[in-house]
Amino acid sequence: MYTLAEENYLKAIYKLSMLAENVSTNQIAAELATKASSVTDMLRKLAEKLLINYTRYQGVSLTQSGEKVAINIIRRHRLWEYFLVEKLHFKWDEVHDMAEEMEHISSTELIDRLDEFMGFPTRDPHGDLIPDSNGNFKKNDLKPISAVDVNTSGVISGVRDHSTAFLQYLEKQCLTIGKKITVKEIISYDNTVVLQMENKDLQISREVANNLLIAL
Amino acid sequence: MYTLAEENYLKAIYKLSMLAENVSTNQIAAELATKASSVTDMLRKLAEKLLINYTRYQGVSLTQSGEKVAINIIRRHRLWEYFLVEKLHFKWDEVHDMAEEMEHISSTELIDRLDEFMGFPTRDPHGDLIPDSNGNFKKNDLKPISAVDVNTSGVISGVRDHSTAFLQYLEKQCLTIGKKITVKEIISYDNTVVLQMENKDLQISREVANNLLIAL
DNA sequence: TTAATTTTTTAGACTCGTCTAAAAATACAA
DNA sequence: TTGTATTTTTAGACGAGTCTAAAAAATTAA
Ligand SMILES: [Mn+2]
Ligand SMILES: [Mn+2]
Ligand SMILES: [Mn+2]
Ligand SMILES: [Mn+2]
Repeated sequence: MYTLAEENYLKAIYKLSMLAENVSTNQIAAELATKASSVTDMLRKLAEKLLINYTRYQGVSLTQSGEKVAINIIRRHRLWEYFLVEKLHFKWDEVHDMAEEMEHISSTELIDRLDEFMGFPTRDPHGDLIPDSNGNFKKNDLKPISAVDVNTSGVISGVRDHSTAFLQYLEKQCLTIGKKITVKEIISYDNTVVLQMENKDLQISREVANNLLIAL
Repeated sequence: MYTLAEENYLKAIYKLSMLAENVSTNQIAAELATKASSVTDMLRKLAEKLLINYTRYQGVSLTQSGEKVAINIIRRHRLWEYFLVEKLHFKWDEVHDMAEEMEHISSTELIDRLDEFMGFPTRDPHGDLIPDSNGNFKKNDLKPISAVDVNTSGVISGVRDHSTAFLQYLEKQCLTIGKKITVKEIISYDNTVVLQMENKDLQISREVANNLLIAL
């Protein structure tokens, strides 16, 4: 239906749309590690196919049909990640790159059967919500630790950075999904956050606190 | 490692090598539904990369490293077909096209874990042998029904034609893998084969007999 | 063994997705 | 508000993979 490149652009635009209504050429170029000129070329094609709203120099947003395609790719990505962790016993920091390839397998029948085979999971190994086969999709209610007040408690439920380095760091600190934590203090000098965990206290940087999500 | 196109060419050459030592440009073009001129272009690239032995006008054969790549693709294809049938409950005539896409997922770690997850199956849903992770690969001992003598008995164990139409026909006639049959007669007029099955006799055409394999 | 036919290769062009370099539009600052 | 910096687009090129049309080589037939 859509080419590999088109799918990757739509997914990138969808992701960047979480942060701001309109997405800029440079943002997309950074996200896909390509050049702004390449992005402009692709934007014309996607606009032509009515997948994005695009006016020169004004940035882009997904149309309804573009969003539908993007959500579908995300569904596939997250279901494959779940499969890799739950069935093939990969670790949560190992699955992203494989899922980047697998998400482009086109059969919807396949992905629906996979969903059923795994018992219709609702979240992927990183805590991200998995859209259902109609593209329905609860909005995430999670907050970055950096956004909560001192003395707030919650359960670690997701991450914003999916890089191997970050996930391995979290694993090492036992900051994995399901762990209960309390924000004890925010050191004003550099915004280091002091967490109270079950059996220890732990300091994390502003950077880490920004990328680690909790359910209150 | 290799592009989609390169992998498909190597696989096609491997398949055609079963029939004859050297594979011709036109054979490859037919197999891949492309044009002879496109094939020639690709053959130069594959020869450049030492994946095939190629001299102009002489046809091609796989080098050892080309064969290794091809066998690996076949391993991936057959394991995914097994997964689709055994775990996701697709029918044997539904899985080929999906596997054509999935076979290009590159991670060997993934495919080895998938293999383990399924208990190291030795044959795919069509009776074809699945190479192990080292590319080791028993040669198929099966014979087309058209090649055995009258009064020979055997067990249906594989097919040569993987098309949906053929597989659905077999299903309908109960000519599925594991069924015991005896060749009762070959009608000389048009080489129709009369089979004795468990509870009935059945006539199949030369064409069908050619594409249906039995273990003696 | 020459001529006709078939197969294979070459020549040149096209699409897709990418790049660099330069021009145009926009945003920001003095 | 006028000039500078940044962002975005255009222009032109390239590699991968494909195509058509024509030339060259090999095969088959006369
Ligand atoms: Mn991921
Ligand atoms: Mn994920
Ligand atoms: Mn198949
Ligand atoms: Mn098969």
